[in-house]
Amino acid sequence: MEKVMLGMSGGVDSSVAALVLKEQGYEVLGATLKLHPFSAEPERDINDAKAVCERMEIEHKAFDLSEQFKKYVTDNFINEYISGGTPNPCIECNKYIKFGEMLNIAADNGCEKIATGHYARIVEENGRFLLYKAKDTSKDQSYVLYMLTQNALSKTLFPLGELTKEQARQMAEENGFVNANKKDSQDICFVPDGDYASFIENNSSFKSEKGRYIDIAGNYLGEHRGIINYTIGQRKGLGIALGKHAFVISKDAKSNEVTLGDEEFLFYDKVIVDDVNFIPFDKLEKEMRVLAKLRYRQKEQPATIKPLSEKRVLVEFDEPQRAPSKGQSAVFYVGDMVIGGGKISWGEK
RNA sequence: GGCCCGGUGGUCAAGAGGCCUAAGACACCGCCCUUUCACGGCGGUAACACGGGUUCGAAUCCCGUCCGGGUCA
Repeated sequence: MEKVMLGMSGGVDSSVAALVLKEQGYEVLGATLKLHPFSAEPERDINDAKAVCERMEIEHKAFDLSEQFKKYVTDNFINEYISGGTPNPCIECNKYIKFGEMLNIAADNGCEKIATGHYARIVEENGRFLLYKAKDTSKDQSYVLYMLTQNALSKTLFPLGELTKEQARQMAEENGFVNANKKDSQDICFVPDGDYASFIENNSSFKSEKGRYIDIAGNYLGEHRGIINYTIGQRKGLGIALGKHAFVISKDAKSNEVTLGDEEFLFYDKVIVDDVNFIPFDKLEKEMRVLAKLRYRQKEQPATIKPLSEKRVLVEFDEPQRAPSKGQSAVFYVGDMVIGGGKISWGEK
């Protein structure tokens, strides 16, 4: 019987994933990763995962990856914000932790494969492993998985890829899982109170300093709370009343200035993406028509991607896109298939 | 000090005796959405500087106090 290490957060999804794997005949090892000491209810998640495993009579183990998590996720998160970008820590976590370190741990524990509760699908085709959106496109999480390598994809299972969230919840209830009605996770997992600016100050030597809000022309508008509190396109929380909606148009880490203006200034035609990873092929040889997303919840937009170098791509959108932000990820699709993606580094109007 | 303006919610700002148990915008707060940050949707809190008058009735008129700004020797 093939043995699989399933990453179990303590939430409904990964619990149901255990159920599906077991039904499919796998021997499951439930693994709860301790990633950081900042959980709101540190004991609860691991206990929930344990309870589910006990109920299904599968093995459960906890692993401490907090050192690696700090190195690959938290520190990068802090540095990106300090340098004026807008990081997506889930991307690093998937790349280095869930589909990096966990693969190693799995091997150490006699598991040929790993699994997670992500809503996405992997299909093998002519020896290549392809990543597709989940059947339930409303819950699809393929955006946060674009960085998976062939090695990772070949050893990964997404048991929920064919299920809807409704079905998953129902299965959890039918099987009496303690977490059947647990709220979906949200916010940054290591910043449960949502105050990531304080997190940055408490976990680095960086001191957030107040600075100037300016308009497009450079005129002083008011005082901001520190550049790390803002991201491109943001409207809420600016704390400044201009009589009309104001948006963060840009931010400058050097001068510590945040530029505010009308929404129209947020739209860009072209975006440069670095650290790209492609899934159906190793390298983009020539330009390609795709659908691209610049943020997790954005609807895909038609665009052409052009190779600039091995790890760098130019994305030209058919229609200008709102608020591309350095540090966020651009992900490319053809239909339901993930072509790849990378980190936004620059945009042009 | 004299004279002149002006003081409405967090900000800007309607209002010029009953239609005001005070508009709107922006901000703010909450909820929803969401494995990132955001966007977005829905809802909510909140004011007539103070004290006297006049009047059937005052945010709106009068007087005084306090506080801003201007101006004059």
